[in-house]
Amino acid sequence: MPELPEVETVRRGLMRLIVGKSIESETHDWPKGFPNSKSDVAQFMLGAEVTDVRRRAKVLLIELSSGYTLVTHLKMTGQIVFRGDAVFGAGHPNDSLVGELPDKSTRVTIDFSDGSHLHFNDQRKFGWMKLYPTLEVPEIDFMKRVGPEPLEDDFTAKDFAARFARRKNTSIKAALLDQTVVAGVGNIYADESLWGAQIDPRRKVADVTTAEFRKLYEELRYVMNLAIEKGGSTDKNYVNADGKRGSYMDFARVFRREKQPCPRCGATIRKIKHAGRGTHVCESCQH
DNA sequence: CACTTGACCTGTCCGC
DNA sequence: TGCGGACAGGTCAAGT
Repeated sequence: MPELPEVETVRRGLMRLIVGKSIESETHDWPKGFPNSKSDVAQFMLGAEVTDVRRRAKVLLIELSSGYTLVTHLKMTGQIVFRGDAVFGAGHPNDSLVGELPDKSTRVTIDFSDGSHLHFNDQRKFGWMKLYPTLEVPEIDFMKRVGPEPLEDDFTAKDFAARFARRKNTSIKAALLDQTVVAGVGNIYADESLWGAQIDPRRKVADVTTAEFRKLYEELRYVMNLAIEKGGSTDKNYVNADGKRGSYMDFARVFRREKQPCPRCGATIRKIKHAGRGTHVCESCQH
């Protein structure tokens, strides 16, 4: 589910909702997804305040005053939802995809001293949370291997193209999805940006021209910035920290639009299987 | 090292 | 309505 724009949307919500709150208790029964012991929780979480919420690639970093960080990955179906006094929090119930919490998908619940709660729901249990000393977060294998943030101001089209040098013999879509090439791209924004750049997802990286890399760079930044503005994409599960859906899917040009006309040329959009993923393409105007 | 495929889980949808 | 199979937004560990 959540790619860079969705995780960024959750991060912004949590900045508003939980920074400064003090953790009173925590419950989970999910050794695989949250491996820390009760004593770790007691030492490093309880009584600590949330000081900051950061993001790197698709990883959410909830920083605590104890010097520890709750490192979180939502994977495919993870949701982090804040609940204050009212059942539906700050949002309108109709915008919400989730009802009363905790429910059967709730894996972790954090209770704050003011009576509010943070729930980590994850239907498929691919996601995880783990406490790390904040200073050791950069030493996590994934953090050392992950590529640059594509939306940073100083990340140029030239930097972008250079990142693909290692992956000349794979397809442009497989390379885009590789987190060590560029951070945060997933299946939705890979398909959307390739459509924007009019590049067929199956093209070999070695055959992509400099001009096409520049276009792809611009399109990737465009779709991700637009998605952040729209609060992310809700396909099935994704919700923001208020439990509300994002609206980028209303603006998608190819993703989940198979059998519909291409907004650029009118040909029928096809859905194929490529790089192990469902892939949406207009074969008439993507080459 | 680069590349591909299967595994991890639960739920839903589609065809028979 | 029941059942089997395919599929779902991500990453790893294995295999070649």
